[in-house]
Amino acid sequence: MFAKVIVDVPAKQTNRPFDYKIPDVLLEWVEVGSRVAVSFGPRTLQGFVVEVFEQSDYEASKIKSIEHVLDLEPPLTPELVELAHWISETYLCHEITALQVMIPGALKAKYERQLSWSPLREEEEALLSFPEQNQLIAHIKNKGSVTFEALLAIFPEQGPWIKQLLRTGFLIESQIVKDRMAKKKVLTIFPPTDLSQLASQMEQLSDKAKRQKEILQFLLENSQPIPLTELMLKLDVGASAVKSLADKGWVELKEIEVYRDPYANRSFPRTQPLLFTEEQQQVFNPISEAVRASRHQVFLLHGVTGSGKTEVYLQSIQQCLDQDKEAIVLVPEISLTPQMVERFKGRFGDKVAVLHSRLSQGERYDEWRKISLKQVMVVIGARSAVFAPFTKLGLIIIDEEHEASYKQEESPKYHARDVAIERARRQNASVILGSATPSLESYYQAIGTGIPNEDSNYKLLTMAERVQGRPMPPVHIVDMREELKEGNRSMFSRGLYKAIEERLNKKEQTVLLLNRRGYSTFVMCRTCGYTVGCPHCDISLTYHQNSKRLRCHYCGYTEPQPHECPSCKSEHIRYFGTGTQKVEDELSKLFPGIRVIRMDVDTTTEKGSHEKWLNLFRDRKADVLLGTQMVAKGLDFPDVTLVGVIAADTVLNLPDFRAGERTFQLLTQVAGRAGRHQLPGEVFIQTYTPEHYSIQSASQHDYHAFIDTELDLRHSRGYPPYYRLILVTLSHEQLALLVRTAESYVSRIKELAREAGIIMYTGNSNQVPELDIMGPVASPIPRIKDRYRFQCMLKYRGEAHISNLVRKATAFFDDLCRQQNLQISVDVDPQLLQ
DNA sequence: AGCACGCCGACT
DNA sequence: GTCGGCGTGCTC
Repeated sequence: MFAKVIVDVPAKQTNRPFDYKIPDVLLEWVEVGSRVAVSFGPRTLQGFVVEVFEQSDYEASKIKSIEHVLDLEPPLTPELVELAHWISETYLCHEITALQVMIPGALKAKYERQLSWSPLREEEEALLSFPEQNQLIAHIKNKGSVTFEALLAIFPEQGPWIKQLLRTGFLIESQIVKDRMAKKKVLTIFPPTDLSQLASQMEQLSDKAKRQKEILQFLLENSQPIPLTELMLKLDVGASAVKSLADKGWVELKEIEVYRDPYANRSFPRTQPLLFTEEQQQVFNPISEAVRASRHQVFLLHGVTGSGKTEVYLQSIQQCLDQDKEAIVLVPEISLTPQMVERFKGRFGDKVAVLHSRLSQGERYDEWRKISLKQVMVVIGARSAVFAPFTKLGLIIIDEEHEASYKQEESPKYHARDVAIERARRQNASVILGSATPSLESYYQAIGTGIPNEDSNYKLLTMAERVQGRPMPPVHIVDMREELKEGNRSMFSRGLYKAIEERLNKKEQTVLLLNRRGYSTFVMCRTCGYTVGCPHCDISLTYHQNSKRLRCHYCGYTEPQPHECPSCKSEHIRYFGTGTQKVEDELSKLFPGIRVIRMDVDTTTEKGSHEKWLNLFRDRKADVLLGTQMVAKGLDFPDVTLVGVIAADTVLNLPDFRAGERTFQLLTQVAGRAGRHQLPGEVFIQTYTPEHYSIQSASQHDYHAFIDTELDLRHSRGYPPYYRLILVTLSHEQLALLVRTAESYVSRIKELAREAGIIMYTGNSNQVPELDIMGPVASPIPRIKDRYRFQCMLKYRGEAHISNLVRKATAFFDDLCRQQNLQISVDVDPQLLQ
């Protein structure tokens, strides 16, 4: 038998399966989805088996054998292996990259090169008469095998000599593939199976052995195995007492594998299904019907904030479990809050695994293993949880489906929503896309006029009422130009100021949103107009108050705060633009004694800090929660009655055709945080463009008004959902070479399109164009980390043969990439246009 | 990605 | 005459 293996080399030339023989001893172990170690050229690599077959066409003498299998159970299912292939074709990435993203980081290969003394040339050893190297040889012989790095650490001078020994064959090099992570083991005490022995043994103990008696007594009463540390803590005994019992052979001391359970010390009160409202029942019925019939269907659940989508999810999952099928719930990373986890753990108990980026590598691996070993039926997690290795998938739920964070920005640049739909289609599973502000792509599909693609069938479900009929909070749009005219130069309008003051008096809480971290967004000299930029990126530096330094948000470069203009030496250097740090400062100046919690990337990097801040806020330890968009999502605090958006235009002014959509979504989401419980809420949106349709429709909670305008705009400008996009970004250190290459890249694509007979946009043609190529132009951020960036955008209708053009064109420049260190990055269905 | 093989400049 | 530069091609 043979296996086709995708090896762990993400390169164009190795992006295909290689044939290996399956040795007889491994026949039962090698399956599609197995992770194996194979010899590839001069080294040993990890690879994934994508096919098992009888006869290989490859020259028999050249076929090597699989060295070993790395897991007891294949980490991937055949279905996931196929899905990886689909991802590599759809998003134009190497197949190995798609396979790797499906397994937890703990299983990523770590390669170790081991050196050992060759037994083959023993008799020739006498010829080696270099006394100064005897120590080194003795060390290797003594250890058996050592890594090259470890050897160099002890004998730093002898690198060339080691090489010499390798070349002459006295040393042999072997490469081993290791996992990054070991399973966690805990020393555990096992009482004997026959407990009656313990009683008699207790008699034998001398009175001095009080501790040992206590332990035996405890084991008699609780006949379960117990971790050593736990026992020591419970009985306040030392390890020595246990040790002597083990030495006598009365109890057994063994290391057993345990799961790192991040929720170990928490209990989740079990909840029962709530009674549905009429609306909830109405949307639930078709979902339930599809799940029971194992029919693939995509439900777009458009429900206003607070309409009770989560309860619909929970009962749909229950429906799924009743059919003995599994369910995946995807939520955006930042709304994967303890509150969210609590609701799912509360309903389904230990049938739930949780995957999010704040878990340690080990914890994540253990949660993943619970899925793999079928110990759970439900997974809730961020983007990559879409790859949970389930085999009886019945339902995938994507909450806040419009969120841009479902798009992975590194290769493979997949969109979890689209992967979920594809996976569900192959498995006859259903999908629920839930949102208060559905993406235009999904909405367009759901109203039945979408780009015809495969046979996915969407159904629109609507929930327009908040549960218990709570009204949507009134939204005040504040025109900041008027404030300025009236002489208010502060960052708070008079309305918002008064509203905050009122909340402080009434002891209610406020959420403030500003989509910019740092203190000031740019630093400019008032004398000469010089702006301080990053020396490695074409972007202005942001001032950070606590470190008193300027920082680049793209490459992390920092420099000390300037006191004079670096260009003209004037002292009139000023800080412009407002970031969250500055708002925090300003709040404490305006409202002495105010308690503010600031949440942005700078305050939430530490593990568990996100949770910590939210708990503090929930426990009323602060009056104001101030943050970037992470405060807009999914929070539900009863005492929040005021929401303020400091500057609604920050997103609106981004050079992105989705700016209007993002603004509408952000404003609607954050407005939904106010007045979710008994107390009525109120929202202030500060803006310099109050007339903008995104802001207007958000303030009226009117999704349809927004989407009608936006769809028209997208149609006239040729953007999604009417056209699909592929963004190609080329980068290089030298601008001139980059410009030339980018231009020749675009010509190459045009040439390929002509050859394929694809109708291109020409401006005066009366044929409907299938493809339009824009650019090359400099990227919105023209330089990052000392590399210049140019991009071109392909807009197209219909199907994916366009991605073939890109594949071919990119392959054409492959040599240049290798020789000149040119980088070409392809983003299919991009969410960010930088 | 690595690594070897292979063809042209500055050195014992 | 060699040592070594990195261009080209291969890895089952």
